[in-house]
Amino acid sequence: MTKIPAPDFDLTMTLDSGQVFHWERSGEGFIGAIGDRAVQVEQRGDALFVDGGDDQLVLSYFGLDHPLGEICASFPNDSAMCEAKKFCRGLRIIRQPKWECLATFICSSMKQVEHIRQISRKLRERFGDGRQIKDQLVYTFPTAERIAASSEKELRECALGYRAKNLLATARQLAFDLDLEKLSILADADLRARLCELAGVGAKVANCVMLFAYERLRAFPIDVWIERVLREKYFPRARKLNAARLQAFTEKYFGTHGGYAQQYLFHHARMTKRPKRDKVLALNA
DNA sequence: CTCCAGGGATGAT
DNA sequence: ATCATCCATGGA
Repeated sequence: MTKIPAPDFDLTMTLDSGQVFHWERSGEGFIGAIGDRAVQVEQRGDALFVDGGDDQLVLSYFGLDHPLGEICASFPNDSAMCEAKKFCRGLRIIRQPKWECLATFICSSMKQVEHIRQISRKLRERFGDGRQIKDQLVYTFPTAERIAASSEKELRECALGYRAKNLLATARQLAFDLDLEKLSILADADLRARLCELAGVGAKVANCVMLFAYERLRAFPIDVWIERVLREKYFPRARKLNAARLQAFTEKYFGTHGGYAQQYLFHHARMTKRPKRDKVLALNA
């Protein structure tokens, strides 16, 4: 077990903020896969205690090198943003493996976070590789080649529905004639355009992949939650707000770390606007 | 039962 | 160029 300094970091909130969908609680910490490795990680105060992954990999994955103070200081100074910033202290953007992130968000279309977790688990258990970590079994995310070698029927059996065709088509693209790593050199607009050429990838999924896998901290994914926040907090009583106008506003208004701002607004909205089920049950008990 | 979910592709205006 | 509709699935 190694110890990694992790100031200004909240592991639980970061893993519960709808960026990654496969980590599971294990005792006081979590177990999951970082790329090809099974990892157990636990936070105690300002440090992470890690089994199974090398320090550099874990540090990079959890974005511990991001200058969080600087990033938060760059947020616009409005009330919605300040509330979210206070609520999300220690939330960081994770650096995910590119294909894993792309595939997961292709599967995220019209799905709630819990459903995405189920899909991720089924894909891993069926097509991934098992790894042992401290008496527990963790599955890696299947490679694009492995998914490309499967059938739409098999993918549908993982509860993908209409997303199966898209995932299969994109996996085949990557297995044969596209290297996601080589897109890293592209500027934001070109990278987004190339990602949007893939089946099942539109502006929203492309922005998620740019933010969570390509370190494009400016990318601002707009989903139903964020759209609600934008309409309520930034455009009360404005009609004629199409997706393009909203996107144009966010890019200018939230600036260089817009992706971080977006994640804070998203997580804050999701945790507060919807009453947590178990809290309601606790009140009724 | 009805409604909705980290949307995208397609065809109609 | 914008808008409406359909697409599967599962949980509340």
